[in-house]
Order: sequence, then structure tokens, then C-alpha cells
Amino acid sequence: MLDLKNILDNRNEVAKLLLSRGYKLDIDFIENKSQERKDLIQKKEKLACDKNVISDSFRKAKDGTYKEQLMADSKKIDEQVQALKSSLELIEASLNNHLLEIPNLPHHSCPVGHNDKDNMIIEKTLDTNVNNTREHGDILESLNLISFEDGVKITQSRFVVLKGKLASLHRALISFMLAKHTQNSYVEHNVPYICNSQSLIGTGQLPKFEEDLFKLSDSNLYLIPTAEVPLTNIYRDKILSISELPILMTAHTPCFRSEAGSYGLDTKGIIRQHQFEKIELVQIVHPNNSEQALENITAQARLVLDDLELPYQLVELCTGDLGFSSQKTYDIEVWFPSQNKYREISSCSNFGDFQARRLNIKYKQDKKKNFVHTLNGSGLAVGRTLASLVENYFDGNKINIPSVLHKYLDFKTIEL
RNA sequence: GGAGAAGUGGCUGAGCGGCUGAAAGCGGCACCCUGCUAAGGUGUUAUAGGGUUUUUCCCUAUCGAGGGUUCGAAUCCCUCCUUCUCCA
Repeated sequence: MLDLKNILDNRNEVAKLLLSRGYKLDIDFIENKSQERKDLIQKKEKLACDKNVISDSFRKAKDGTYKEQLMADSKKIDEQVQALKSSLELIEASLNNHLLEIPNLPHHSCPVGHNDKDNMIIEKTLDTNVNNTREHGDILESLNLISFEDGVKITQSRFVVLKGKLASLHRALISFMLAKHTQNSYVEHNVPYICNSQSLIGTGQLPKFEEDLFKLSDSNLYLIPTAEVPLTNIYRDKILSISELPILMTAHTPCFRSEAGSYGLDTKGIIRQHQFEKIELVQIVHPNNSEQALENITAQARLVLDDLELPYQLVELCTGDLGFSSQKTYDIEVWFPSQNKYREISSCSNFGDFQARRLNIKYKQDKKKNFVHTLNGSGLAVGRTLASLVENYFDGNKINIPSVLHKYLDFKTIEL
């Protein structure tokens, strides 16, 4: 959420930044609602003050008729206050809902652009020449390590069953990634996979993107779309001392996404599933350090691919392609030989104080309180890592397991 | 599943219809005193919103959440949430 005061005080600059990511700011709406709100508050508080004075007089009053008068006056004020209160509630809800749907301001360093075509490729690693061009789903089916039919039978399309050595390899990737991150001071967490609407509003998935989520019926509970939600919400409504920062967290969780509007996209393989597993990295930092923290978190995610020796490229998202809550994002895209292209496997974002404002996470320094900055990145999406690994390490007969994973497995190849 | 009890500031904990935004203690901060190692004194110490203003003051709200009773609620009533104890 953006700071209302900042929007009103720097309206031109804010509007321009938002426009660069494709959002048209309705400053008149905000201005009007904000003014109405202030007017109502002033009226209401004046009456509340009068009422307090009456109560005070009542206590000291001796005369009976005077008391009767005070009681009558107070009741009259009550009626007026009630009316003002309900109008105020409407205005505040309307203003607040509007503010909750305004995306974050892009960082000044973001390349300006309209969509993913304008993203900036920063770096490529390794040679992408691989003999194999077979698609991972195809390879795995021929090895009888995966069943798309079973996933459909059990649930529906975009669910899958992994079997045998593939399931083990999946688990090995999780262990490997968590070890990598905990070695670098990220504290491992095990968190709920279901969270309430307040948590999702805090991190920005709600109210705008409800159709992307799986909601549990007759409740305000949802399956998490990413561990970012529970991890970041651990610190909701907290005031942190400066010595507690930075906070580094990691967690392995399943992620559930309804993938609304992605019909026809990535129908082959396991690249786009309703349920997948991911290792998430989250940082909560002092505002002065968040730019550096984004570099760190991105570097941390890259370590996984470096160790697995998978070719990837680092991309900086342009303003038009930024996620709703993000002020700056790096995507890491891993090589998929069968598609002859790089696909996103991690997205590392600095949210500035956007989430902190919604979550009410502050730090205290020299008696002053201010919002922290939050960041997160995937480190990494396990299913996609697995898929890429299969394609890049398939030699026509067998899948060769990268050496960093050997200690988590009792085999070094998967053969026909 | 059944029966009770409780939820107060950073923490412990008092208050149980007005003088309580809230005692006391701990912790934190500032200053002072002292100087043989650790202590003493004084003051200060919640959040949000609004007005005034440019830095000071004023106002409103907040004692788990939301309603209600009352001129007036941390205090009484109702609903919900959470925690604890006992019984199945």
C-alpha cells in the first residue's frame, strides 16, 4: 500500500511512476474521498468532545432538572454521531479498498517498458548447447517415472504424480536447496500451508488477485500460493529493534495456484501446475539496506543453479512487467532445451515498504518508528528445477544426476 | 464432544461504572550522584487518526474483536476469536 500522504503531496511524480507500469492513478477520487473523510472526522470528533463535556458536567451536577437536560442533550448528540459514523465507515472503506488496489511504485532504476519483451537481460551463464531436445514430460513418461493420467484421475489437469527415483530426486533437490540457504544464515521454517485473508492482504495477493488462489469453502482461508505469505506474516504487527535486522528466512512449502487465465499455456510437462513445491527466501531489512539485500537474495538463488550447473540468464523486469507489490524485480530464467528458451525459475523482488505498510511491520531506531523493507525470492521452484535438470542432463539413454545431489541419493543416474 | 477460567501498555500485574490512557514492579531512555565493580537518585517511556503548527499544544479513539445497556464502560450484558484447566 502506498502512503496516502505521499500520493497527495507528490501526486504528479506518483502518477507518472504508476503510469510507467501501466496503472492510471485516479487522483481526483483519492483527493475527494480523503477530503470527505477529514470533514466527517472533524464533525464527529467535535460531537464526541461535546459529549465528553456533558458527561463530565453530569458527574458534578446536583440539580435534577439540569441533569435531565444533560441526558437529553447527550442522546441528541448520539443520533448525530451515529449518522456520521456510518457515512465515515463507507468513505473509509471505499478509500481503503481503492488504496489496496494501487500497485507499488517502480524503483527509479527499473528499465521502463510495457511488457516482458522490454525486460533487460543482464547476464547469461554456461553454454546452452545440449544434444537432447526431448521434452521432460516425454522423457519421464518413457522411463515410467511420472504419471499425468494419475494426477488427472486423482484431482484434475495440472496435477501430477512423480514416482520412484524421480520422487527421490525431487526430494533431494529440496534438501540440497535448504542446506544451501541455511548455510548462508537463512533460518529454516516450517509454516502453515493455509492462511487467512488478512495475511494475503498483507503481502498483496488480496484483494486484487483472489481468482489466482484456491479458497476453502465457508471460510476466509486459502491455500498458500507461496511461502512468502506465511513467512512474511510472521512479523505482522511487530515492532522490531534495530539489532534484530536483517531477518533472513527460508521455507520449503507446496504452493497452490489456480492459474486462472492460463488455459492452453504450458500444457505439456510439469512447468505449470496447480500444486508445486518451492523453497522461498525472505528478508526483512532496514530501508537503507534493501537495495543491497535484493542483490544478495538474487545471488543466493543463483547459487543453486550454479551448483547444479544448469544454464540460466538473469533478467531485470521492466516497469510494465513488475508484480503488483514489487518495486524492483530480477527474474532468473533457466534453460529448457526442448523449448529452446529460458523459463522463469525464480523471481526476486524488493517490495520497499509496500508490504510493511499493509502488514504493519516497523523497526525502532532512536525512539523513532518506521516501516521496514521486505524482500523475497524463490530459491528455487522445485518442479521447474527438476524439469530443467531432466532435459539438460538427459543423454539419450539416461539422466545423469549432478554431483552436488549425490549425497542426498543412493543412485547417480536414472536409466531406462 | 462436555464443564469451567482467563485475555489490560515492551513484559509482570492492579483496577471491576465517572477523578483510569490506565497503580505498582521489571525492562528501556535521559540526566545527576558516586567511585572499588556494582549500585543509588530524579525524570521520562503506547499506538493510530484529526486540528494547530513547525514544532509546541489541543482533540478523538484504542484495556482480545465486534455489538449492546448507560448521561458516562477496562469495569455490566450478548456474540465471536484465542489461551489455559478439568472431564469424556
